[in-house]
Amino acid sequence: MNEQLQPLKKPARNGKVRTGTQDDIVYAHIFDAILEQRLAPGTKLSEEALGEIFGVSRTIIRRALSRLAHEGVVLLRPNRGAVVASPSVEEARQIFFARRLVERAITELAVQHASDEQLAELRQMVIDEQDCFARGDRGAGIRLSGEFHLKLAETAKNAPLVSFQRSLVSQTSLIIAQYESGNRSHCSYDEHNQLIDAIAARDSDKAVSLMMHHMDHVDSKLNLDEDSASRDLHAVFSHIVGKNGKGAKKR
Amino acid sequence: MNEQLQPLKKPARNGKVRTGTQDDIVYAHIFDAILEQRLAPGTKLSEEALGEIFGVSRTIIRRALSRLAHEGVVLLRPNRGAVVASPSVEEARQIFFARRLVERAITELAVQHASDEQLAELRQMVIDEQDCFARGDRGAGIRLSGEFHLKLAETAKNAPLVSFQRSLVSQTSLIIAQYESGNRSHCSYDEHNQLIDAIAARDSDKAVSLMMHHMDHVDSKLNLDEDSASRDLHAVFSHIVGKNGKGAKKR
DNA sequence: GATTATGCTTTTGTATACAAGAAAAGCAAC
DNA sequence: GTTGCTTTTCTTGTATACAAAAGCATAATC
Repeated sequence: MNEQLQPLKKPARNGKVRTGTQDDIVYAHIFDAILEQRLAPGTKLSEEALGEIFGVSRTIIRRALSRLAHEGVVLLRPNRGAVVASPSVEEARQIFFARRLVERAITELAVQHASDEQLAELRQMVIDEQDCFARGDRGAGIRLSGEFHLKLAETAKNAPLVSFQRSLVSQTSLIIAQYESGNRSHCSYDEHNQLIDAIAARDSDKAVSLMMHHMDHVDSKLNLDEDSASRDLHAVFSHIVGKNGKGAKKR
Repeated sequence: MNEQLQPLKKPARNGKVRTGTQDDIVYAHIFDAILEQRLAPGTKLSEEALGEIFGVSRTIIRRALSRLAHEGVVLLRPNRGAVVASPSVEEARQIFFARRLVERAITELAVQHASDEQLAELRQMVIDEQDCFARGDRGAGIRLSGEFHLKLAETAKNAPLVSFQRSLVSQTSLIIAQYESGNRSHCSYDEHNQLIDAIAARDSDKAVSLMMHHMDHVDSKLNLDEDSASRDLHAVFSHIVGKNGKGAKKR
């Protein structure tokens, strides 16, 4: 694990500098590393090691891990430490179900409440996102795509929904990073643009319809059906290590 | 602040003993105290004081407060400590909106997935709840009523929804404790029973309809319209302390 | 007399030391 | 050679000490 950060803080993000206190920084770095798959699912996150890397005490690391655990991208096992979460297919399904629910509500509220400035910001985010994929920075692209949905949630003016959406988006990003069939780049930014148009036109039905199709699209890009089963088994057996599995179906 | 607990642990709850580690205990006690209004909204929650009361270090208290903050029953102000949350009318509206959304989905899923054992457990919970109100233990009743909805959520077999529901229920309980017009006791347990019946009969439409009416009922018992404005002002002015407010109402 | 400046106290933020629990390694017995 | 147990080591859990920030009161000046 190289990429040692300078002893103290380094709050940069791709475009803009990210302000924040120490544990925000640590949180963000670990979060990004997970989404960009520099930290593979199942990787142990030792408090001491992370503390050394970031030049902070375990106290800070612990808080960051706790936050990450709450958002579901890290699994916190009592007395056993933290590992990068590896959502199972079933968990992924549950998350997608919840997301459809929330995205529908958010879209309807966005049509009612989104201001012109907010829509402009959203358009800018789509441009940034497009940029990332053009540059081939898949991890950042996935993250920005998630941030788009989070920003959209903010226009809905419902704090609990935003908070829930944050956790859903984080977990979705992790799932995408984990399960997406790597055949081609995202084209989601186009769908994002159409969505903004419908919201700007205050066309609720169309916006909701686009959003649902967008969800279908994201969903369909994942191998949650059969191929993933092997992944699942792998995840399961990666802990039990040396058990005998007659006829193990390695895809 | 009397009601000192014995130096170490005291994990009891009304009926059954509550198992758990130290910070679960602290969490639960503070949570209960808030719901039962032994801690009024806006009350400062000093880490050291709580640590002394519960006989644990600030580390534990801090974790418990962090959890409570995440569920929205405590407000964590950087460098200023924690206070008991006092949701504004607007926040209450947002929470109720989100709850309707989630409860509808949960009810539909419960009709599909709830097992007979789970339904039996739910019936038992309604009995316990009824008991509390019969005994005049309003705080415990509100809490049990919330736990009913949480248990119902668990039958939906969707972990993210359960987690969101937990936070929504906590906040709803706080709102009820704060805003409910105290004219009469809850009769919600009856509605809870009818709901279980509809779910047991696998009648989705009826179950959802009952749930929505139940939400309307809970909603209508609150003074979220005019009376609450004064409460709101109180909350607002409690922070600005020493500003010139002609006719400053210093209790 | 009011207002601002300044130090004093209280409370939170962070680091670290110590204790306890879990994984791992080594050893012994079968 | 394998299996079960013991000891060792490493990691997490908890408490506490210290640093920094905010609140409060006093005092000085306009």
